[in-house]
Amino acid sequence: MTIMIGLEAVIVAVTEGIPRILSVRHTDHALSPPEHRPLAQPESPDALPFGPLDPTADCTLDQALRGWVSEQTGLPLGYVEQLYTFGDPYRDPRQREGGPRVISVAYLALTRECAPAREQNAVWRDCYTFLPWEDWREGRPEILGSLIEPALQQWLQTISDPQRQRRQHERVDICFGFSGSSWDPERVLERYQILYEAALVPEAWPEQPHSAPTAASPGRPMALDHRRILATALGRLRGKLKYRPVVFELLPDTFSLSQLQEVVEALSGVRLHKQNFRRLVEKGGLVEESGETTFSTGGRPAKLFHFRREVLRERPAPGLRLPGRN
Amino acid sequence: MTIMIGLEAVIVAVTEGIPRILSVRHTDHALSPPEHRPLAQPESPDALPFGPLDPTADCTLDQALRGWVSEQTGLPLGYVEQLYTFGDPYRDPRQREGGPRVISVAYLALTRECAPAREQNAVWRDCYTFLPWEDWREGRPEILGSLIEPALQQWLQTISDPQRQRRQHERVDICFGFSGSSWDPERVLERYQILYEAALVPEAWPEQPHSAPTAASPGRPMALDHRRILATALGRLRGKLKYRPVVFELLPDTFSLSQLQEVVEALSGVRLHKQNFRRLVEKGGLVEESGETTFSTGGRPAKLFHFRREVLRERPAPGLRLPGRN
DNA sequence: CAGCTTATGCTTAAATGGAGTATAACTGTT
DNA sequence: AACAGTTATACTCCATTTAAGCATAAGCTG
Repeated sequence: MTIMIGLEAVIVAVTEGIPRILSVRHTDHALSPPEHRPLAQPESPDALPFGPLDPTADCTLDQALRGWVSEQTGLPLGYVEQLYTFGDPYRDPRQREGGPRVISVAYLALTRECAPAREQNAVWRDCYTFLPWEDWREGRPEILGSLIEPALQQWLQTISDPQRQRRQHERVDICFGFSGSSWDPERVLERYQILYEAALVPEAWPEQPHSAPTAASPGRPMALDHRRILATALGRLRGKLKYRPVVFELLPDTFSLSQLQEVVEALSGVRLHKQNFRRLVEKGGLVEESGETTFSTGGRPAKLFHFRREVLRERPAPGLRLPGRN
Repeated sequence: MTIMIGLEAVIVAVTEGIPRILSVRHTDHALSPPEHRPLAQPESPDALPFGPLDPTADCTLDQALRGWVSEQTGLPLGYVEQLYTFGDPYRDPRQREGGPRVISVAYLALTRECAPAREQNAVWRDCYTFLPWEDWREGRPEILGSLIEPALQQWLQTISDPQRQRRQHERVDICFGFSGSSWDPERVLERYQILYEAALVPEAWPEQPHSAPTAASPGRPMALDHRRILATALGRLRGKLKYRPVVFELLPDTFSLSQLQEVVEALSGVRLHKQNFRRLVEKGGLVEESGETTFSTGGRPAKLFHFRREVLRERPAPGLRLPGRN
C-alpha cells in the first residue's frame, strides 16, 4: 500500500470581531466517493485547503505548505505552526477502497489580510459556524443547554459499565463545564472529541457524513476529519495567545487597544475586563504608543499602538495572561 | 519516489534524580551509509528507538507506536503525546542516494519503570549527556561560559549583514540568557537550533556527523536529527509540567513531596524553593496524603502522598506553576 | 447643550509568589 | 544520653499581581 502525505492548513484571520478560517468547497465532490455524495444537498461540505506533498520536489514540509498556499490563495502567511499529524485510515472513506494511505500533516497559519482568496471556491467562514459552543462572548451559548447537555446526558446513560460511565461523566463535566466545573477555553479538541465519540456530529456517522446541521447536530459539519483539525487549531491558538505574542500577526501594524482586545476576545471566545486588559498589555510592555490616534471608534478617540518587539528579550513568555486560569 | 513513515519515540523516565531517555545503539551501523561510518570509533551513535509504520496493518499512528515500543522494550508506556513531524529530506543521508523519502513522526512517552529494556542494544541515558547546557540544577552549566558563549559570539561575528547580525545576536541572547536575559527552561529546541545553525554540533557537519564530543562540540551527539527530536521533547515536557499533571506519570503511585520535587527539578533543570513547592502542591490540591510515611530519606520521615485525580475537575490547568515565568 | 459612546486613569481588596524562620523527627556519633 | 547532622514540615512576612469597580476624559449626535 502506498503512502501519500497531505498538508492541510487552518488559515485564520480576524475581521470585524469574527475569527475566520479559509474554507474551500469542492464543487466536483472530489473528496467524496460517489456513495457518499449527498442526494438532497447540492453543496459539497466545507473543507480545509489541502495540498499534497511532492516527495521529490518539496524540500521541507513547511516550505511545501507555504508554497501551495501562496500559489493557490496568494495570502501572505505570517505565523505558521505545525499542529498535528493525523494518520487514522478511516479519516478518508476512499482508503477503505484500496486507495493510498493518506497521512495528513495539519498546520495553523495566521494572516492579517482577509482578501478574497484567489481560488474561486475559497471563502472565509466564521470559526464558530463549525464550533458554535466555543463562543462564550455573549454568555453561555444557547446550544449547550438546549442540545449538547441533554444529548450528552443521554449518551452517558447508554454506557453500561458503571466504572466507565463514571469516568466518562467526569470527563464530560470537566470539558463542557457541567455540574459546576469551570469552562476552559483551551479544551476545544477534547470537547469535539467527546461530541464525536457520542456520535453527535455527522462526521461520526459513516452513512451520511455531510448532511446539513440539524437540530440534533451542533455546528456545521466539515469534510472528513477537518472539523477535528479546526478544533485542534483553535485550542492551540487559544493556548498560544497566553504566552506568545501571536495576536499581533492578526492585527495591522498599528491598532487601538480595543481592536487588540476584540481580536483576543474573538479567538478566546470570552469577554475580558477592559481596564484590566489595558493595564496588562501596557504594563506588560507588549505595546508602545505610535503617537497617532483614531477617530473611527465612535466615542473618545483611541490612541494607536504597535507591537513592541523588545518584549521578546525582556520576558520569557510574553503573552496575554488571560484571566480565569487557576 | 516512495514515502516511508517512521515513528520515533523519546521515552522518558526519571530515576535517582536523573531524567533518562531510552537510547539504542545499532551495532551494525544500519542507520549510517558506509562512507559515514566512523573509522576510529567502533561505537555507533546513540539513536532514538524507531519503528516504521506499516500502512496496511497499523490502524492509527499512536497504536502503531505503542505496538512496537511494547514489543521491542516491554515497557509500560503511560502518557504518550505526539511531538512533531519531521520531513526534511536531508535529515537522513540515505535519502540523497535515491532511498525513500522518510517522514518521521516523533512521540514523547513517559514511563515509570526503568527496567532494562528487552532489546539488548537499548540503554537508559541521562538526557543531559546530550544537552548539558540545559541542566541548571547545580548553577549555570560550566559549558555555557567556557564553550558555548564564546563560540556563539564568534559565529555572530561571521554574519556580514548588520541587520541580520543584530537580529541573530538578540535571538542568541534571549535563548541562552546572555547579556542579562533570563534563562527560560522551555526554549530547549530554540537553543539546539541555534547551536545547529552555528554548526557547533556535529549533526550539522555533513562529513562526520557522529564524532565523539570534543572540546569544540557541546554534548554527546545523536544519530540523524535525533538530538533535535530530544530537544523538542524536553522543551515540550518542561512546558507541560506547568499546566498538566504529567509528573505523576513518572512517579510511583505513592511518593514523598521531596521525591516529587526531585523529579520536577530533574526535568525542568532548575532548583526550586522547597517550602514553596510544598505549599504549591498541597494547596493546589494536586496530592493527598496516603497516610503512610517513609523512613528512607535519612532525616525526619516523610509523609507519602498520591495524586489526587479530582483536581482535574476543579482546576482548568492543574500543573505545577513553576516560578520564573514573567 | 444634554445624552450617548468609547477611551483611559486610578483605587482597593483579595490572592499569589518569593523568601525566610522555626520546629519536628529521624539517623548516627561520642 | 546528649550531640550534631539531615530531612520534613509548619508558619510568617512582604512585595507584587490580579480582579473588580469607580471616575473622568473626549469624541459623537441631535
